[in-house]
Parts: sequence; C-alpha cells; structure tokens
Amino acid sequence: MRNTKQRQVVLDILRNTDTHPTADWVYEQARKVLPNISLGTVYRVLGRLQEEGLVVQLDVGSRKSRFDGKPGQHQHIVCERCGRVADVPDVIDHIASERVQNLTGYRVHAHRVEWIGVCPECHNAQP
Amino acid sequence: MRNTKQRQVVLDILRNTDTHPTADWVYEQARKVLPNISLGTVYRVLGRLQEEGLVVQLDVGSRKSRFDGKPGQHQHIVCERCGRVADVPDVIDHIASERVQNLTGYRVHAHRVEWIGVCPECHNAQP
DNA sequence: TTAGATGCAAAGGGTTTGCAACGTC
DNA sequence: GACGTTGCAAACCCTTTGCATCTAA
Repeated sequence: MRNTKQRQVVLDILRNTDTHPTADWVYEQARKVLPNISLGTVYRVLGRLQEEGLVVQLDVGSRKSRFDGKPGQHQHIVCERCGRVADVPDVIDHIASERVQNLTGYRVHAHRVEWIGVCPECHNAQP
Repeated sequence: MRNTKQRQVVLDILRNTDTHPTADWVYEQARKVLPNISLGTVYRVLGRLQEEGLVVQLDVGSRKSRFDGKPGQHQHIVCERCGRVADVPDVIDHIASERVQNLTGYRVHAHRVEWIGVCPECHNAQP
C-alpha cells in the first residue's frame, strides 16, 4: 500500500475527530486540504484502511456508514434524536461470551454493542 | 392500517422463518402466494410492520437490511463466513446499562448486541 | 363511499467501478 | 519504469416514491 497524500489526509481526519463521521463528511474535510480529491478515492482509502484494521466501519441504523478512526475495545451509543455517536468502554465480560457460545453452538470471536438513548444535549433541549 | 392480503402474506412469511431474511427474499416468497405483489409493496409493508413493532430491522454489516418477524428481548449472532444469522437470548443485564448511563451521560433506552463468530456448519466444513 | 393500499416504473442516494492519467517506490 | 492510486463519471444496487388504480372498511 502506497503512502499517498490522499491516504494520509483521510487517516489524519479520522484520527483527529470524535464524531464518527460519514464518508461525505470526510470528503468535505479532505477537500479543504486537497481540493481535487474525489469521493471515490475517499471510499477507496476508507476501504483499505478498514482492511488494515486502522479504521472501523459502523452501521448504526441509517443508510450512511460511519467510520471510526480510533478502533479499540469500545462500543458506541447513538442518540435516537440527533444521531450523535459517542464512545463507550466495553462493559461486556467474557462470561457473557461463553454463555452465548454455549447457547448457540457458534464459536464467538467478537461482539458489537450499540446502546441507544438520548444524549445530554437533546435531553436538555427538550426534557 | 388495513389488513390487506399483501400485509398478511408478508407478516406470515416473516413469522414462519428463522432466517432473518432480506426484503427481496421476502418478495420471492410472497410471489409464490401473490404472483402480482410488487417489491415496492413489500418494502412499504415491512416499513409499516416495523413502525408497529411487529418486525425489527437489522443492519448486520452487509448492504441489505434483514428483517426479524419475532421481535423480543433477544439479539443476534452472525456467522462471519456465511452470513447466517441466529437468535441469542439477551445476556446484558441492567447493571451494564446503568454503567453506560453513568459513563456517557446519555439516558439509555435500549441496547443492540451483535455477536460475531463462526456457525457450527461452517466450522465443521472447514475446522 | 372513500381514504388508505397497491403495482408499476422511474427516481433517489450511498457506494462501487472502469479507465486513462498520475505519482510512488 | 512499473504498478499501485487517483479523478472523473458512469454504473450499481437497494430502497423510496409519484401516480393512477384498486380495495378494505
């Protein structure tokens, strides 16, 4: 994999935000640095970064994918009013995984948890 | 909401399968009973059933949505080799929810868990 | 009778891809 | 110089929607 300007910029944007952005948001940011970058390239770079494990793709209900540039053992909580996504530390222990393994016969490799609620901003705006 | 043939057929199909099918699978099945049903109608019926809480829509990574006609307090495990989806009882307790609430400031209303692993069939085929 | 549901086909919208030009290694 | 990457635009594919028609209540 070559270390192109486009790749550097996309990775940089993802690593310097906590907003779990969509591909087109990344594209808009990237254009501020590289005005000629194309949306197709953003998607291709995101795809490669994901294969390499540097980025995680989230499917949180809506049609657009969101991307997390700080992968690790954490999960996400989505605000059901505004769609804002925040990180949550993993509260699932391995006892739960073992129970799932026993109950289903599947070999459990990972889990993905999404909490759904209302973020403080939305709750304050309309209690 | 009117109780049309189309609605009955779609709900029936969903309630009589454990496969968490995609919209076009439901469409193919429905055509065996109502040859003139359209894909648009399948989508509209699925949308309404979801609003009514009779069906739950899953976004499990791939681009197609899958639908669960037996909603309830259970989650899903997805086979990373074949994409098969199975049900898992909820192993997340409310203590975990409270921890998330305290950690994030969000009011937690629900959680969605997806386990990822390898199903018995795939594992047996290629240990 | 009539408001809501359907079938059809076209439009939407996010994502992917073919291809020639480009830029790393 | 070779080959992976890019920009562009068109293609893709799942899903939604407009509209005339139909049908459950």
